Amino acid sequence: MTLSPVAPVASDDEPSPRQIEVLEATLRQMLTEGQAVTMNAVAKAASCSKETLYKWFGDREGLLTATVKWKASRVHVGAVEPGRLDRAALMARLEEFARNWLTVITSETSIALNRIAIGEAGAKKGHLGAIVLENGRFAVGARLKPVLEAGRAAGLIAFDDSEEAFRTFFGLMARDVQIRLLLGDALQLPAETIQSEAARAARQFLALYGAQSQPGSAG
Amino acid sequence: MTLSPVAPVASDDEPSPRQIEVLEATLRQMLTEGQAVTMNAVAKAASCSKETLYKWFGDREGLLTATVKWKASRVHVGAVEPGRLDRAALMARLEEFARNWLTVITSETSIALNRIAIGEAGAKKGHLGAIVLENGRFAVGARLKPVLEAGRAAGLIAFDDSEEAFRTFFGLMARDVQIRLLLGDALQLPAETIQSEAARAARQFLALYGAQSQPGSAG
DNA sequence: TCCGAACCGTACCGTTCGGTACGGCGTTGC
DNA sequence: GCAACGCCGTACCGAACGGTACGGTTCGGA
Repeated sequence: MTLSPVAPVASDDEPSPRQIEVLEATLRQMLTEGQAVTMNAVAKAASCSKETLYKWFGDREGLLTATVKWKASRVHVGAVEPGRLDRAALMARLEEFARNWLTVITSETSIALNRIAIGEAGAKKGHLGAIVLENGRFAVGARLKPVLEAGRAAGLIAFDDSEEAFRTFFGLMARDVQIRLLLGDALQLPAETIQSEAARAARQFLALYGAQSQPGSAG
Repeated sequence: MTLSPVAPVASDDEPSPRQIEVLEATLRQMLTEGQAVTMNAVAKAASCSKETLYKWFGDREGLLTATVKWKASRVHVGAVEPGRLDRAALMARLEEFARNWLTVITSETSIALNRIAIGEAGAKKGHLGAIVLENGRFAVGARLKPVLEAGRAAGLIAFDDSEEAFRTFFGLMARDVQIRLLLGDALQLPAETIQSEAARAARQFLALYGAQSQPGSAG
């Protein structure tokens, strides 16, 4: 029988538990198979019929989009509310942010999602890239900016544009890590390394933007 | 007739002029079609037969590899020999490096090549990622290190590990630009912006590693 | 002038994969 | 009990694509 055409879940609804199982299976396929995620493989892995996949997600693009959306929306770099800040507290906040972000971008899941989104951006088909950016780069920016501005309000750091300041912090955090991982470099970042990298990024950022040293226009 | 099996050009030989035409056509396909580079499309665009493609490059993988190799090997961030350095000269060198690198990573060609290499890394098939890394990230690192070390020898900057210092400079140069472009963000970097970004990166690097300010262990 | 090598254009083959159709089964509501 | 529904499993279709075969053309060398 032909299943009735229902609005696919890809748009905005919360996926049902069963649908989440399917999304999880899709994500597992992404991790193991890369972009070679076939509908047959997902159906078999999720123990559901292809017809159900098409009913729920419209087409392959919809399934991928729903998976990325669902997973990316759960990529949270723990929010830290500014609170009362001294230099040590600000440093600790920055360090925690950097640690979380490095943990995210070095995870298998993040790498796979970014690869698929980049591949799709290359085929100029969809908007996966925008979704990943929105939930990654821009989400973390939006979360860190209040911290930066609180630090400025407390007279600890100085800058004109919090967006610009964040972008520099972004560069100090990630450096060449993300691009190397995406390109398949066997870069290992154990927890201790992530910790020391996070500390370095925070230290360097404060060295650049600390109110005592160069003025904000240095950035 | 069956063409005799000849060692494909993909290995190490210099491609012939005609072969370069084919590689150029392949690159054009990469720019316009993304990963959807089909052998038929390349053959038609290059006005050659598929049989010739297979004879010269073995298979699709070989054609892509040859194209990436050929193009990536021409991505040169102009080498600058250190010479005698004062602080202004060092700053100028760093700025030039950053300007060149930003120009490279914002180019359509670089974006397309990186996307294809990342896609291939996701499919864990080949070694395009390694080639791109070798001719991009690592090549520029190898070229900049002598400059950094000359700056250290001249007492202008201080660091323990030139690799680490370069990675920080790398982060200050690219920040979030490359990942945003790869993910399809419509980021525009006109020449003036690249210039000011390069100057900022050089200034910040010197602020971090300048011998007058924090010691090298800050990085 | 003849021969052979290189190459072009095209037809062809086998496979893969997105997408659809259909039969069957379990559950729910009347 | 039974009809309607949602879903699973599988078979199927058509298109696209990687790779091969083959005839025809050009060109250089003997």
